[in-house]
Amino acid sequence: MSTGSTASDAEEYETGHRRTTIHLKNSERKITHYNPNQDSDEELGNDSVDRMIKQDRGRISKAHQKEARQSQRNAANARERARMRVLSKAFSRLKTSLPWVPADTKLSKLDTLRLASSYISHLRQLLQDDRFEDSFAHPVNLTWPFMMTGRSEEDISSTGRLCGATA
DNA sequence: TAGGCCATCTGGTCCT
DNA sequence: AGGACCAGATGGCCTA
Repeated sequence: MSTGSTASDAEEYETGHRRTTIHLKNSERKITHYNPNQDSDEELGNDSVDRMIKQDRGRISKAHQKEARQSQRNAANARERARMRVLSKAFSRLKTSLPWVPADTKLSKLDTLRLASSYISHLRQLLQDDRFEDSFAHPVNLTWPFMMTGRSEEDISSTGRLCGATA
């Protein structure tokens, strides 16, 4: 949430393209600094002129290719940013769907996944124990900050950090 | 100040 | 060919 998550898309796009802008400017500089009329025909033979024209075209088309590649890259970057935004929103939604997590709690994505996994395990356990009638009761073994009991060693080790550390 | 977390960029790979 | 997805790299922000 530090750089762009709260900014508008336009702002994100702009800030995210600082480097790209520099690259584009560099390529533009190459093009604008190039002057096809720099040398006169009189000083060069026709072959040389032809060669230079071919080189010019090559340089220009290369510049265009580079520009095209760059704009494709920019588009891909924008798509990637959008994709990651969707992912982040999904994490946020998942976090809000976790009960007993205060809304203003700062939860990393990893923590969110671990807690969601724990919560699913908890629900499964409820189903197995056929304790539907108690489903609205606050489960004593799942309380903030997530001191959970009756869990596997792996679960405990993976979420041990959460016990009071992340809040 | 080190470490954790995150957003972004980037190149590679796979799919349509 | 173009887009989606992925993983590594990088830099910024925050906290202990």
